[in-house]
Amino acid sequence: MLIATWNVNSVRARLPRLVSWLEERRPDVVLLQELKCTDDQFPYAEIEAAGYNAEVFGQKSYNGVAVLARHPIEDVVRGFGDERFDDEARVISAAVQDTLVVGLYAVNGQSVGAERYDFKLSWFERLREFLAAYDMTEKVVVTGDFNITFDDRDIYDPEKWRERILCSTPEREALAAVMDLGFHDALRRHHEEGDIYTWWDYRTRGFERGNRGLRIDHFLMSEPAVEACTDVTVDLDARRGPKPSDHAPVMATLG
DNA sequence: ATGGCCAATTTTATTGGA
Repeated sequence: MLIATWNVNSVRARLPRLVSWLEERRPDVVLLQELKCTDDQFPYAEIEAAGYNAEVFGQKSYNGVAVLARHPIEDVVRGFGDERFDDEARVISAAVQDTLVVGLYAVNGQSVGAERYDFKLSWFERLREFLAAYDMTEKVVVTGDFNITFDDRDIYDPEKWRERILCSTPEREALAAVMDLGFHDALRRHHEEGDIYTWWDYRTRGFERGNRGLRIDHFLMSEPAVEACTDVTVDLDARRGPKPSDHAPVMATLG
């Protein structure tokens, strides 16, 4: 089973690229983030024509997440089920065959110390509570845009980013608290080296100018899932060419 | 040194992204 995550930065702006990518890569399950559209604006017809079912948790202008799958998508849950957080469409969870998937678009946080930064840390605490209810003897795959680097290997210029947003110690501790539920960083099981990134700033032309990026899109897996996982790769081809998202897809193969 | 671009909406500016 091939599972992919992709922050598309507007599903409508990215639709031609998304459809051709689905037809080329043929992933079984895809978690999308930053749809930037409401449910009724979602391009269901084009996605279904490409061979995918779709479950959507949309929002006007901002955020928005979806699950696509070639197989039936069951037990869909939108959000945490919590009024404090669910007015922002950031989480969708479901079951596809024997795998439980959670797709998320974490709060960005703007800058260390900002009001949104504190909200980000609270959001991660709530995520931890939400994931604590999962049966970790199942194949559980939590993926999406976490907006946090695990460590300095995930940063092209660690000194420049030291204690800045996406890289600060409290953010990393919030992510570590989620990992403590028994999740593994699946990409690192297969690739220990640096220079593996999933986001590159449009403004600096960081992708084109020598792979100046961050790794902020992750695959967290329960023990049974990570044992079944044979590789995790970043699809750099999807970041090349005209009108790319600022994020590349990340793809995990489960045997 | 700074900032650059991109997308949506409030559209010929503003907001947010990371």
